[in-house]
Amino acid sequence: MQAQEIHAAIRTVKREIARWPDPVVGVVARQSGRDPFLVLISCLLSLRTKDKTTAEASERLFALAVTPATMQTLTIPIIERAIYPVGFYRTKAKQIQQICAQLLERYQGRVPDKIDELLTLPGVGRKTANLVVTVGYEKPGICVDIHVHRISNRWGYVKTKSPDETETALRAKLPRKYWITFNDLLVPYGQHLCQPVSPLCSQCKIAAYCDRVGVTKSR
DNA sequence: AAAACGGGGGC
DNA sequence: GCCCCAGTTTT
Repeated sequence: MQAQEIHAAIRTVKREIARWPDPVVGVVARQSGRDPFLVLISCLLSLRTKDKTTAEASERLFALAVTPATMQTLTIPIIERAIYPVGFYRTKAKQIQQICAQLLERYQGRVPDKIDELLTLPGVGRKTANLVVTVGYEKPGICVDIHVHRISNRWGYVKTKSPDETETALRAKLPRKYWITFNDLLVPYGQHLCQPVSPLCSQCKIAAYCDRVGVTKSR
């Protein structure tokens, strides 16, 4: 994909994803008025976990508590039962308690809006931190998850080996006006059409610009 | 049986 | 850089 073709590609993806349901974090953000705390927790739950599983777990957990102060009072077994069976549910239950405690202790129960501060919280890496900044606070950031990494490379827009490298490359190349929403666009596209294995290239309206890097079989 | 799931942390 | 975390669904 040529640099100038990114505009048409993004426009097309934006139109196409309207056919599919929002990813969980987007739903949580919309329903809560972009509550950064709920964005943070639902993002944590989503790591290595299918969207549908994350949605059910978030619903159960948020029925019990929606603020750091109240969520901190939940016991580990209660949290584990609520979020099961998301990936690494035991680790995440502990991290949720620790996150709540640290938010109350260090930030008066508020979620930081700076990447560096978010990265000090347990279980929060670059993907989660950038998602909180972009979705929760609508501030400039590039959230690179496995979908953004895979599709950016498949298009040939960047040539990188890891999500962290992809973030660096996109910060240098992707026009700033797309930073905040790039992840929101590519995640549903990756979930429903541009999947890891046998993507639906015959239905893809940007196949003309796509280099199909790493695509061996498609449908 | 293996890959995939919107990674992160400890070493 | 390598390995671990963890259970469910899809191929």
